[in-house]
Amino acid sequence: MPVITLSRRLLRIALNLKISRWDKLRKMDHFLEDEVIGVEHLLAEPKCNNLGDDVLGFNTFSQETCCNFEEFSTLEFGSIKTDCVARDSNLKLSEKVKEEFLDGVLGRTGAIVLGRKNTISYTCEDYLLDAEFVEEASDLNPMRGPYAVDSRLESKCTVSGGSGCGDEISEVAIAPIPVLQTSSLHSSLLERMTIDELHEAFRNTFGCQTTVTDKQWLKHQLLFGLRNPLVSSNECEGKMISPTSDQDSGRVCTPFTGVFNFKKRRRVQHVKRERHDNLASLKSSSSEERKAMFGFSELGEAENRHVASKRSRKPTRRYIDESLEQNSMRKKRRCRISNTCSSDKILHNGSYKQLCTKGFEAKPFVSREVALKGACIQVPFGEPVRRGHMKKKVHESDGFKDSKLSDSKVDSDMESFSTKSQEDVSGDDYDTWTKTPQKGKSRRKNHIYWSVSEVSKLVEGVSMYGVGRWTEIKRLLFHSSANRTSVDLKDKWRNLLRASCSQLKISREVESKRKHRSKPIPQPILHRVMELASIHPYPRERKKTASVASPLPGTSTTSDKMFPLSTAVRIM
DNA sequence: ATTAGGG
DNA sequence: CCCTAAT
Repeated sequence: MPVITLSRRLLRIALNLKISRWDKLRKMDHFLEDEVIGVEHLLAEPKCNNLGDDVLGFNTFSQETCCNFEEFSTLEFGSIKTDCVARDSNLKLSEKVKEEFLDGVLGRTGAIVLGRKNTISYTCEDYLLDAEFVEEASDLNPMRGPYAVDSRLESKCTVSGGSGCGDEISEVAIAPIPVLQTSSLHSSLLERMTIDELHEAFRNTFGCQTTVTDKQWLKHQLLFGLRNPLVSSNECEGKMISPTSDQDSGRVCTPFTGVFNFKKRRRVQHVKRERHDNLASLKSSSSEERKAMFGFSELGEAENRHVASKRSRKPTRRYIDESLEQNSMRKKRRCRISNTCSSDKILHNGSYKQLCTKGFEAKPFVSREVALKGACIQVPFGEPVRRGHMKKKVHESDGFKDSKLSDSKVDSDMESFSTKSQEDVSGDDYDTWTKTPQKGKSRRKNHIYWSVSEVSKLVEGVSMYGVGRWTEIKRLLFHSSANRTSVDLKDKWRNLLRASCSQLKISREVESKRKHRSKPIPQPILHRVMELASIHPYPRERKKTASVASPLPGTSTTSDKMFPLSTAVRIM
């Protein structure tokens, strides 16, 4: 469905300019800029089409693109109110609805008779969704009836924006605007304004005075300067005259004071960082809903950029959905190309940093973009990780920087190992990265080699907490390691067990050869692993180790030196 | 959410 | 390491 985007600011201006009978118009305004369609274009076709009582085809529109309520607007036309619940500052209307809307609203000359309230919902960036706002919105929800709004005119229409500069709320209460010739265009309206009026409008709009006396310039600024949200967003909040007073009825002002006399109010940002519940609800939402919510893939490039910029702040539900989609796509692809699937997971882990510092290009982004069919949605890397461990990884990612630090500390603690292994690990890791061809070869995740210190830590943890308490070990000994989840610990322990078995055997046979350079796990550790394996029976692995477990505790003299068995046993 | 286990 | 099932 063809989608147009329409700045609500622009819409507001347009409405106010062309419609004289809208007594009150309360809208939120995020001052978004990218999606502005020119005023001229909006005002170009002043038709008086069938408006009917089904105002502007909102219902149809709502059914087409409705999703959650994000913003709430109350339009009052004469004594008839129309409530608009909007989800974003961007109107995304189908062409048909746009025609109806614009033509109807803008071209209307007579009184619009609204038989009922109408709810407008339009697709938007979902990340703006805030539970609190939803609550408020529902509180203000016009479902209560078309005339319920009046009592609420004093209440603030608020919206919580997820973006920093976008969370300003502009309340526009259109004071009784003198009836204007509906046919008169905005330019003529502006033309008729005096310099003082223009100045006031300018001040009210931009929050600052101007000494320019050029009417053309002022006109231009008022009309088109609004397209720049920053200008208006920066206006001081206290300067504005609150238009929401009840004296509105008796107030007479110029059209533009009415139009531009809006107060802005900043609202605390309540958006929560993690929206797993949203994700859950999203998952449970119907496909049509999702399609409606996220079906605006046909956005213009400008909007995409805008979206991207906003996304840098916080992962959106849309993004999450996309990631889910991509996940499924990846799974599908896995059937065909089994090796290219997990390339996009890599960047989420600690080694990505290493990768970057090593001078790699950010290939994961590329792959992601490609996977998104050129959507080029750049996300603050770090999310979304694959399911499950996502939150933890995010949480730990901040501590990643310290990992080296604390690891080195641990190393110093465990002085017995003279393994300054972290650097080696980096090098090894880098080697593994370089080895893997970026093309289709799938490296699993990071595949960060386990350093000896890490292994020792793991062994220590196992000795302290026993086999199977991976979470404990992770929390207490690997807390600083962004990678190394508890699952990793478990896997590593399993591998250690295996390695200890085989390698001990081999080393027993060929003690002097030491051809296993690639496996730098020192013998003491392996011995210790065997000890612990015998002490803490690993559920299934024990069967294997049990047979090999015979040669262990007594035979390890070196292990006693490195790992006093007493400590291990003591725990047990 | 953790763990065990197969791959 | 990844994935899944089981708990």
